[in-house]
Amino acid sequence: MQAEYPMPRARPFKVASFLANLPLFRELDRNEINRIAATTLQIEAPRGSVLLRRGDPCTGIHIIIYGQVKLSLQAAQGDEKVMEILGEGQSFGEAVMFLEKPYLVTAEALVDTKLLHVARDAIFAELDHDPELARRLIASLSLRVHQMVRDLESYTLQSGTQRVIGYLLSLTGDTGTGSARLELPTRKNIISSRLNLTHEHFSRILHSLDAAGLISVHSQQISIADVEKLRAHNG
Amino acid sequence: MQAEYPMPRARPFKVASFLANLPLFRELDRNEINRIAATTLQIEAPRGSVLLRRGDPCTGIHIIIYGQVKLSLQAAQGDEKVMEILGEGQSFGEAVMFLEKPYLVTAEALVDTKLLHVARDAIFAELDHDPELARRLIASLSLRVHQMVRDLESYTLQSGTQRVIGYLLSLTGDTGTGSARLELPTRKNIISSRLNLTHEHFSRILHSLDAAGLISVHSQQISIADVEKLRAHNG
DNA sequence: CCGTGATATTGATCTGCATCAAGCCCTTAA
DNA sequence: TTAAGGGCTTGATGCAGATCAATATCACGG
Repeated sequence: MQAEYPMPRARPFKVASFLANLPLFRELDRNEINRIAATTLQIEAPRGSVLLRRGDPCTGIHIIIYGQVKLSLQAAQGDEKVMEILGEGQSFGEAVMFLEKPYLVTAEALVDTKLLHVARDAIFAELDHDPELARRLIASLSLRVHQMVRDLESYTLQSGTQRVIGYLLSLTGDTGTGSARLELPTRKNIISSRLNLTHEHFSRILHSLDAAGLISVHSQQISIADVEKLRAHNG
Repeated sequence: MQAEYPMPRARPFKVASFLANLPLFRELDRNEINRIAATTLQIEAPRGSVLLRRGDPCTGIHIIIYGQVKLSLQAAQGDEKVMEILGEGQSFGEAVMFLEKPYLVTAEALVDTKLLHVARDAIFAELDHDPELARRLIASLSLRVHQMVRDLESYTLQSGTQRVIGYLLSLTGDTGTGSARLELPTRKNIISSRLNLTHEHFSRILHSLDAAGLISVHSQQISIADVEKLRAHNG
């Protein structure tokens, strides 16, 4: 079924300036931004609410103003596979919007979240006469393809431990040597599903890396003693 | 204007008309097609030759005129994971071309193959003043994202047997009931890797489906007794 | 016609990860 | 303060699919 949107509290000025700072819309001129902003809805999604489900038609793209959203695939008996954990400034729904196909994923707010919904029609209208917007869309879709290839690679030819290490390193920004400190973006069972592991297995991996002296775990806080050594670790 | 081509057997008229019939370029006018065709290279790739490797820079997109190309990810000790098996009229490289990043995949001709290489610059140039081309590119990237989500879904929440069944059904075009007959597009060990299975396991699955009376296998030829029953089969 | 090397099948065994089952440790709310 | 429930850890056991190994089968050049 469709998510029910609360009444949008119209604040066009804020919407327009938020949109104007997104990578997707950054190069648009004032008029274009205003036209797009005019059709934009603000959505309040309390923690745990479902924004959309597999099978729903796509009416536009969603952009997170603040909060956190989980995109997941639903399996037979209630269990799920988390595809992506999205945060502030990130968007979803671009690909399905252009295909006129229903969503494959379910989107759920992991914490109280506020989003914008930019209507399909508004984007299609601007697309006709703005090659820059087209390029931005192409770039964003290309990036998504690229990231999915990398994900696929890690699922198919890395072990669970390697995926966890890769994920921890990606949270540090993947740069640098020496030590690092990071915080898991959400509950461990969400992250384990994102990494295609059971939460039990994820827990064991974290503890074995801890036992090996490579990291130390305190609830959501993880510190990496030696980034290089962790990156080199196999098994 | 369409005089110099590196390949001795260049036949520009054919290139232009081939391009004009691809989904990506179908709506372009004569001049656009000719400008693009002018920068296009024809490539002969004998069976087994590698077109590009992970790490190579991307200079444009490749389109298969005839033949078959395998896109794969390379693992540590020589083993690989086949991502895609492409045939006539299909293309690859769009996403990386827009990202200015090196390829993640390796492309190898599975049989003697002929391709076109359309230069980056030619596409970028047309993009600026042709919103229709932009839309086509967006649609093609969106489709790729969509397909990758479906693949990811099958890898993460289906069993090997279910993946094989899904693959066989997809080869029939997924339509209809009753019986069907199909031919595997290439060697079984390539297909098994595409389905994320060892060739041993793939062989066993095929034979267990055969033993269950759902299909019969003769080398590359497979016939499905009852499409409905196969689709319903689990385990 | 045979030999050599890819491709396939089949069997035996192994293992990474899942599943099932407690118990623990935090919250949040009464 | 306690109770209750969600998240996390830890242990015991199970299984889908990988790995290793031994033939078969086929394609092709000489």
